[in-house]
Amino acid sequence: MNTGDVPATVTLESVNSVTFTQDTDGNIILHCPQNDGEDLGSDGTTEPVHKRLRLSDEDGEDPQDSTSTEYSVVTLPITEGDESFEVTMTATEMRDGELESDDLSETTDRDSSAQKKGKDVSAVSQAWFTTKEDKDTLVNKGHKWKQGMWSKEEIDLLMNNIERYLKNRGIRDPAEIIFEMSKEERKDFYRSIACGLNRPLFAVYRRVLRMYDNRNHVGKYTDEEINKLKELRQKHGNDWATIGAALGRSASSVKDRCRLMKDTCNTGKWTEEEERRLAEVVHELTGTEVGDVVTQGVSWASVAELVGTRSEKQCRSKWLNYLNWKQSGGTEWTKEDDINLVRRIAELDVDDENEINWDILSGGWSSVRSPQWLRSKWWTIKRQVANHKELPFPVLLKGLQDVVEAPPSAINKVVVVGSRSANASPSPVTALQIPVQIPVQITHVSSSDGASGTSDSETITLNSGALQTFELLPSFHLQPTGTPGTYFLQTGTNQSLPLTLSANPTVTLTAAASPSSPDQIILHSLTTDNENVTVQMSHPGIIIQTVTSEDLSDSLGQSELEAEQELVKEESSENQNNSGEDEQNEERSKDIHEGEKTLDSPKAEETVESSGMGEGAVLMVPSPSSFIPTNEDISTDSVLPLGTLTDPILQNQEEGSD
DNA sequence: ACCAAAGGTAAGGGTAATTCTCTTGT
DNA sequence: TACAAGAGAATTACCCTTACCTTTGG
Repeated sequence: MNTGDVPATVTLESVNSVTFTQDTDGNIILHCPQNDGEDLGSDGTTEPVHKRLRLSDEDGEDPQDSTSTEYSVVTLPITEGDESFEVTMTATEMRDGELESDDLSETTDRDSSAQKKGKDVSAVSQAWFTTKEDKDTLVNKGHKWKQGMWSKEEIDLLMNNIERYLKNRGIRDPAEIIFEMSKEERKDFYRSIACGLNRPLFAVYRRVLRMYDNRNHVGKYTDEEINKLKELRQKHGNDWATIGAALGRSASSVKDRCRLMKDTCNTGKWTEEEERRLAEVVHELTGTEVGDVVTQGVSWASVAELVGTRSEKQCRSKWLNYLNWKQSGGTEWTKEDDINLVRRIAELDVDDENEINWDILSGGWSSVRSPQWLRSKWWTIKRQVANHKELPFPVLLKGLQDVVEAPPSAINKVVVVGSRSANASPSPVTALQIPVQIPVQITHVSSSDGASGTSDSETITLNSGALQTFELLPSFHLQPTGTPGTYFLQTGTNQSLPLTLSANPTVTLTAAASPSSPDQIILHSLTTDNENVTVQMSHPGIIIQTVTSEDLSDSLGQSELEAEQELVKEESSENQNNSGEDEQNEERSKDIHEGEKTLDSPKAEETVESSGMGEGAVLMVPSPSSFIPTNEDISTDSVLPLGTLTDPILQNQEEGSD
């Protein structure tokens, strides 16, 4: 995050009434009345009245330990002469009597100071602990012990901790510490970065190793690799480190891959004989009888050994997802069960999905094949929501209740909170949207271009006045196409979309993919004399815009919208399509991993200058979060760094889901 | 030599996502 | 009969915990 070079901490004065909203990344957006921005725009533009705040909850998991909360607000100037700025808000929980301001960005030696103060340093995160007893002892003492999959918040915190550690020591690459330094040199590394995480050190250690091991996340094994792996296995046995090194894979990766290949393994459909043998073996090893529900305490390695023709994974999967249920007289799963599942989960009234006890939930439910299976069923339901990953659990759950309980005809249509468009075509994607506002600024620069996009056509109906739905797009750039006023919208995922800019008297950005593509994007903005600035992003059924304008529906003239729609159509026909799906996907997953690994991502708020944008409009998007690097085939010089917008929906669609 | 802590490995249970295959509808 | 779409089964890359081993430093 961009909290590094903060010159000073300032106090936020409230300006009349301010409103906070929170986006899906946990960033807080501050909205305040536009009454103090009169002389801000030197080039005749209006400063957006939204400031992005990052709420960094340092000890959020343990609120009972603190007695008060203090928020400090930090402003981050972006560039000289540019009035827009980013605001970083750090929430610091204070203990009794502690009034010392602890600004996250002003770290001198925060790691140690945090430790001295006893802040963030739970007993759990500061010891290696490897036994169950250790865990039980600490849990009994009231310590929090987190385990299971790491949440996004935890990963963010970990990354922040690492970044801070690096900054304090002037180290660029965490891999230096992890893989090159001696134990002595990195002495306090793991302790420091474990601060605030209620996980034992070894868990943090594992996680970090995996994250920065570039032999991890290599992807699917090729046939060649498999063959080589078999050879190496013969030669080196279970020396995974050696095998991995020879193969350019991590030790755990080759170990895991070997688990899947057994010389005697069958693939495909199970024969009746195999099923019979599996059941026999499971019951024998667990001391149970046919008809008993057995979902736990099975040694699958032993089972596989005895079954002979299947791997442990295959055995486990077959048993938990089918055979046990079949044998114990289970019934078929129905649509009503879908509804029931969502309902029952809602009744649990938990804040976090991890708190769901699937064993209990699946108890006495004849159509549930196993707790594990039920969980995967939940996943299937959940994934009907395109942006489920971005939604807070309660919101997702509420939305799912609506979706699941809706009449069949309503399903498979776009489900959008704050939706638009009476005539938007139904999409196969069910997308739940929570209203999120993002600060998007269009700075109107004098233009020599004539206005474009004037004609008539279909009508887009906007929801009147009320807050529209906001989504964040993947990081993107404007790339000049050679045609004056036309740019490519270049996303971080090798997606080029033609973009037309015109700036007089309004700014209109229009982008569209091929007519048939569901990825059609309309980027539309209208600005009139220092007044309202609106960026409107229309992905099927999705609108992105700032909420500067209170009278949105009034200011957006019908004709302008119509014109835009027409433009999109026209451009669509001459649209180019780039690389194939697979290639894109590969690139994408690479990006995702890069994003996870790269700490010092380019700052979003670089100055926008020259590079073909001298005329037209400048789109600026202050954003603190991860910046996905562009593709090599785009010259960086000609690319305008506009900032990072990540659109969960777009991402989901790009990922090819649903 | 001993001990404790830190660092590291192997095994194995598990998750999340993709790919394959079968079924159903047109 | 051919095809498409959807659902469910199978597969797999990766994740996490546990138990145990090794190294290091006092």
